[in-house]
Amino acid sequence: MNTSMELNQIIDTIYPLTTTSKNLIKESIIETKFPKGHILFKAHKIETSIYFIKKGIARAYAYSDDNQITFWFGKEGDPIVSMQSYVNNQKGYEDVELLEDCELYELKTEKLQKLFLEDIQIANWGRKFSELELIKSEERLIALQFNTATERYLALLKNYPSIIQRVQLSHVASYLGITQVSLSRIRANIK
Amino acid sequence: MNTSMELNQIIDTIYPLTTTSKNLIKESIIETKFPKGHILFKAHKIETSIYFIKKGIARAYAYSDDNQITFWFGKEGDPIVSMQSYVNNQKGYEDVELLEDCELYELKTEKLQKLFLEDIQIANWGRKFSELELIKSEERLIALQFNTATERYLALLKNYPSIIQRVQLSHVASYLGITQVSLSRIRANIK
DNA sequence: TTTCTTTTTTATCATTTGTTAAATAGTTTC
DNA sequence: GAAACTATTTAACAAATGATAAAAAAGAAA
Repeated sequence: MNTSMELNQIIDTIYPLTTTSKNLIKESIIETKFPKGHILFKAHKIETSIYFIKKGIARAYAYSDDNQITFWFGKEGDPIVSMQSYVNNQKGYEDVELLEDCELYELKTEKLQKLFLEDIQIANWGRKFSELELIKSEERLIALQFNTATERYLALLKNYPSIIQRVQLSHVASYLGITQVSLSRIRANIK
Repeated sequence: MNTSMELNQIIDTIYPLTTTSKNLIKESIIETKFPKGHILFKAHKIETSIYFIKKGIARAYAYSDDNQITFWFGKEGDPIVSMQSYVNNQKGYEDVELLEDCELYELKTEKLQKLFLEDIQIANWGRKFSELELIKSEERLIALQFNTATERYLALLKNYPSIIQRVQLSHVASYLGITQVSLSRIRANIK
């Protein structure tokens, strides 16, 4: 269960590359491990790496007044990126916390940016990477705007059952855009 | 007021290109005009072009039961893209309607895809294009999840006053994720 | 096990938003 | 300008969600 995700598969799933180009990316990647609870990204800081999750799960959250609101979950195979840092080299507004002991692939943004300018295949790999993230972001946006909280919960249950099994409901609630009390009520009404 | 946006500026704002690469893009672009009310994109259809707005505004909407929900507005300088078509060559779920008489720059997706594979600068331009769209999408997502309807209305008023001046409030309401009646109440409470 | 701590649920009441219908305001057409 | 049509606001009540507090359940530590 929750099998780990190999680097080759992660890279190829985004955009298939020739061996040469793939090796250029792989040479820039190192494996790291962090324990549950580790804060991988700090808000109001320019992050210099992006990661891919080999094993484990993580969440991104920001503060609204005093309470944390989770707006992203990542699991095996997913990228962890502070978009403001990655795209604009600016400070992000989110913390990223590891919710389990994690094994990660780390890639320095600066190295990747250099590869983008040198290798057209890698430039297209980077293009595809953002396009796929964009599709995911749009889907979440539509779900938030079109569906009720109950519908969003049921969709999460169906599409990402592992999240609900592995993550605190308080995080799930804020991810769904509701309070934990409201999520409890929804869960009670469904059974 | 609402001055038109020139092609050079639109292209350069995304990612500065050499004259040669820019000309390759420009050679693939044609100008078109459509009247107010024209449906530029049809839902459940693979779109073969992307557009940039030279002059005018547009909205993207989809149906939830019987009612249209607007989830995107575009104005001078903005791109009009059916992401599912552009990224995955699949059918989209949205209609795009022109809300004013519009002048558009049209770019065939197929031509652009070819350029991505031939010109590394254009590949990086395409990468940057998606990255910038991704940042916008994330910002909207955060706004929907973190802010109340009133806050979202005030933010729209501040950041995109032209939208509220030029667009029906029923479209603005669904864009904000609320009913038109609710938006009316919010407007009444603010004054 | 027992205790302590954290997470989740339940209960109560306040606030916000939805729904439906009617009234008002604004546009267009003749 | 009057009539017809469309867009926006207001009103009244229903439903959903928020806030706070307390109880119950689940997990972690001694």
